[in-house]
Amino acid sequence: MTSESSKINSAPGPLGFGQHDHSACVSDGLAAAETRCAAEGLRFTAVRRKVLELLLQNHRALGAYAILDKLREDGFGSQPPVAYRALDFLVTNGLAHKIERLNAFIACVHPSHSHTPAFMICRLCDAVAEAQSPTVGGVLSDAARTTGFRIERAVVEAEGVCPVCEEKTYT
Amino acid sequence: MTSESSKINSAPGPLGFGQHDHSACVSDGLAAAETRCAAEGLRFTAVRRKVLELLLQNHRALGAYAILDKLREDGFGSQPPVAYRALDFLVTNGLAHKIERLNAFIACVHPSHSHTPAFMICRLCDAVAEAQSPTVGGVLSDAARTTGFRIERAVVEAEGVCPVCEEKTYT
DNA sequence: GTTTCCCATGTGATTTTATAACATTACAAA
DNA sequence: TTTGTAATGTTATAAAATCACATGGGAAAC
Repeated sequence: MTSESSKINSAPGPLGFGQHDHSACVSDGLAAAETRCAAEGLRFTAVRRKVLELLLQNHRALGAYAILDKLREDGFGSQPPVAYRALDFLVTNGLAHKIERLNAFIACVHPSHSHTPAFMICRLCDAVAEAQSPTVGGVLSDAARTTGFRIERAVVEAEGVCPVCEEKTYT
Repeated sequence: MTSESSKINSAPGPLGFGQHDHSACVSDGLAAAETRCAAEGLRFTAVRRKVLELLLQNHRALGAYAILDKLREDGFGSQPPVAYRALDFLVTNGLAHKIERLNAFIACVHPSHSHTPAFMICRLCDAVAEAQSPTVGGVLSDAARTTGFRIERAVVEAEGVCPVCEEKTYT
């Protein structure tokens, strides 16, 4: 609603480290998840929906306990398993990813197809961008084949400095 | 209490999932570290040496507390910071890696040159093999360049089933 | 050779992250 | 409606990591 053109500077957080029209992210993301779950017979329950919404709103990695706090405020259960179970559902079904480096979670940018996610994590502000890593899987497959290892999933986590923080450093 | 409990703790374990002459690993690894530290003016102290030795002996990811248990047995300090500090030193100086997926640490297979490590982690037995990932860095660099992100280091963690466990599954 | 400083180590306490175990509730299908 | 299964809620605890501060040891300055 109020799709007042480009509220581009409200700083909801980075997606690909660039400013973007954030207003549609949440609703689009939720709608996509809804569709996916319906199609696959998954139960997109209230808690799960709420957690995904929180992740989409933030566009950055959130810790389980940060999420739990918000859930509590909204009248959901207030104990860790509540958050962890919802997160587990989202991760298992490709709607979110866990950033191991941060022990935190982030909504998937393109949940529609399975992929090997690659993250760029800013060590200064903890912003996270998800990149496509089309060939990484291939490269790894080669290594795996020679050793007889069967890869089921893989993640790439790169640590460095995002453009925003880089800018700040020099000004 | 002090656990011999963890499954991560037993057996010499795999390197590249294959059998190999394990006897030289520890001494060679320690010698290499010794040389490196001397060359760079780093202090390769008793605790640090011991921790690297433990990692080399096991050839698999060890948790900080498993390491701490062994340190205690050997008369070193018995509080978590003792282990974490030594591990931090080893990781910072490229002598070991942290496997984020497992919250555990493993000796680096080729500490001589900087690299983007790629790990294959067996979800059944927690064995870990370190692969070379020469091109992964390149692939990521492309993605990074387009977004203006400056990568300082990156890791690849693949989860799956190692040949040994694969074998067991079918027999 | 002693002093000085810095780095490393030792220790207790605490914080943060995650799971175990079990009771209760909601839901869909028989 | 019954029944089985999946999801939720809650208590408790485990596992991983860090904080804060005291102590010690070695290299270099004096």
